Amino acid sequence: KQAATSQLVLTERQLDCQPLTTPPKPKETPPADPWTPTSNLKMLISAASPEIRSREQRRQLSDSSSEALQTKHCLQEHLLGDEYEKSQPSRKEKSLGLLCHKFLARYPDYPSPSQKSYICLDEVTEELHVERRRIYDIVNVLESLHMVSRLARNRYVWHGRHNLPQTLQALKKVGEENKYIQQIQMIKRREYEHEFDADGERNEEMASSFGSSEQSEMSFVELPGVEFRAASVNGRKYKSLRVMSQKFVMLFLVSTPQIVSLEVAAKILIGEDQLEDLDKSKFKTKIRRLYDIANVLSSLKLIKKVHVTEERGRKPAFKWTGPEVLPNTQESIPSKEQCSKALFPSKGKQNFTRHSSLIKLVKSIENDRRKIQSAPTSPVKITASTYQSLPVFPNTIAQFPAITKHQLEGQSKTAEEMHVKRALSSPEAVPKADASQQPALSQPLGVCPASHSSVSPVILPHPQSGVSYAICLHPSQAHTVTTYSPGFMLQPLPCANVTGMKSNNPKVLNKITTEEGDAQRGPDEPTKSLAAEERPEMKSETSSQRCLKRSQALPENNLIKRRKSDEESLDTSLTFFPSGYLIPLTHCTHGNKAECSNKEKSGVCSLQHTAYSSPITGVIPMPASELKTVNIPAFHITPLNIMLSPNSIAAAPVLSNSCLNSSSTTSAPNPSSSALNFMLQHIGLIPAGVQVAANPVLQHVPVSSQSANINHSSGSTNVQEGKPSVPKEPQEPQAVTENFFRTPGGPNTEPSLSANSDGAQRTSQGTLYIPQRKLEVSED
DNA sequence: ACGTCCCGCCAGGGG
DNA sequence: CCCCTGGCGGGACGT
Repeated sequence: KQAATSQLVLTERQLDCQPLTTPPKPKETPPADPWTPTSNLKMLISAASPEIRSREQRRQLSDSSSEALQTKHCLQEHLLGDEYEKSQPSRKEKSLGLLCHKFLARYPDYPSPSQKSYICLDEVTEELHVERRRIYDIVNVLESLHMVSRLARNRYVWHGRHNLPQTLQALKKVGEENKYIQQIQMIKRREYEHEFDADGERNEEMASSFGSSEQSEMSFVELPGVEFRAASVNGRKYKSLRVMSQKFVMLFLVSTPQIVSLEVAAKILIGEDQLEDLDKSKFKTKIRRLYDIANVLSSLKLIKKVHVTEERGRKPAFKWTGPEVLPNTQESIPSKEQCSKALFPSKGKQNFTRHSSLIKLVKSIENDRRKIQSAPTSPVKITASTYQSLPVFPNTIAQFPAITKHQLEGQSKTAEEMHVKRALSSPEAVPKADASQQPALSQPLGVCPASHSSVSPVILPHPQSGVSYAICLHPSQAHTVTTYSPGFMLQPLPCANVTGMKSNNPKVLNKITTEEGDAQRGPDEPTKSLAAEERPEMKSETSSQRCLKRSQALPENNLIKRRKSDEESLDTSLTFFPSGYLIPLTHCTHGNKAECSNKEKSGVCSLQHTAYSSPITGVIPMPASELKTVNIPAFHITPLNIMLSPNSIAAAPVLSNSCLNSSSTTSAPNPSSSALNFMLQHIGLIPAGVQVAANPVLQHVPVSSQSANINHSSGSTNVQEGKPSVPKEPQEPQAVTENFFRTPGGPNTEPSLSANSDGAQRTSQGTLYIPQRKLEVSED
């Protein structure tokens, strides 16, 4: 064991030494030494563990601990004499997880909004004694959770866990929309089959696998005030880890026993990116990344490692130990007082809204609308499944206007912009009555015409949580290269024109829709839930409504000027959205001191609401550089519960004028709204049957889902917590059947008829029989 | 032998 | 052009 002594320092970074090999660890730790660096480290760490440390102390503690560590090392060295300093004890001490702990220890879980803490990579790497590369790993996943956001090179802002609830909620939502549950089922089924023999029919599986996988991705879920900064930087490819991280988390949030095996996760993630088959190496790499992610998630205590034992053997897996994500309800939303920083702060310079192209857009849209009015636009129910079944996404659908980069760039903003804004957000524009009478979720919904760009953002309200977000599509996986046209949302095409649409049997679609659970019911169904849900919604939304009104009453100018104070770093406003992002809008950010701390009435809130009502909200500026072709990952944009209120529509710049006058009535959607509906549905942005109407009430009753107890399962999946002794979570049965077939909506949804309880399960494709298997999950 | 995953090369791209 | 970012995967370490 001690052998290595000879090599050392020199060996360390010798180029001639096989560069491709991991440097052997200089082990010099005296085996017999009672005191081991490891143990010491562990103690320190445990001391600094999140559970124990309190916010304030945290910082100091960590510092002290790290220092102590240093000291120890020095000490050790001295004691050991001229031993090599790199006594770096075993690999474990260098683990990402540990490093992450140290990293996290430096910042409070819930930093006070007033004082932002910034993260300087250089400092961190230095203080933590790590290679920069490692920090990126950590930061990237933290970013995916919106716990940090990048400001600039070497610079990040620490948000702590404030955003976690919203993030998780959004992720869960997206996860549901992505039908991860089905995908998981599919994968498992595939495995099962695979068991029988060599990969016989595997291929067909893939193909038939309701397109579940592939094609969806590269979308990142974002929260409004949080990260735009990075957007410019991360315009594209360099998103992998972050996106992976989010998806990984989604898997947990969506699956019923919240346990996800690495294998499955890897497959899903791979599948999504490319339906390439199980490329061995690719799979391996994916797994590796997953470990990285898992390590930091573990450090965050969001998951913990467990083992799933199946027939096949033990498979590494992770169990969600983070907060339960409530399907909806207002709780998750930060207190009303905490108004988010304005989405579109002062720095309006590159404000997309200002762009003259917008105006053009509006005009053209109106024209189009006119043209379309006569066209048959009755909403056709289209669900994600529909799309998934479609081999190719119809080009026709998405045609956005091309706003050339050139256009985006230089232009005079100002008067024009102001006009637009006013027009869009002024009280007149939005019927007051509506605003006040439909307090519930009126999230702004804006469809951003994205030109040829790679990003086709769409801002969507999150029905349940009130968290709305936008989706930016990423071009990378576009099969069909499509182009957006300004009329995208507003100009529905006749059904006939839509490729493949007719081929689908409406009934089937409906059926599927129902099964989807969650948001996909027909319009008629939600009724009952409404009552239950309405109240809470109202409550939660009230303040915002107020603010909204207020803001509407206020001159826009103020909004824009106000917090110029926050450094530019706050200039989240117009930063470009990265491609492939999902951006929740409702979310309230903290961090802006002045903002609306506790005084709702101060009117400060109005600022925030600007975001809601501001025309800009719906528009996402695109970096010229990203202007490319747009692809619409149909699968990815699965149905979302989208409720639009007239206000919302009004808020969307693009939709503005044309929609304003018409959309006030809930009952009968006018041409424009129907058109909008059509488009949304068609694209899969909203579930079939859901109408983008003024009535925000179409919500589903939030049901607190206690995942655990679902023993009803049939199988013999066995989940074993490693620590057998103490069943920490009483509600969690030791043995839980892996519920492969849960309906997405979970408790939230009426169980589909055949979905639970027996072996016969339906997938969106039809009925599938999925054999049950025994699983055993054990903690490490 | 296998699960875990550190290490660091190196491409890309921002400044 | 430099250097920050971060994809990527060999192969070391742990068990």
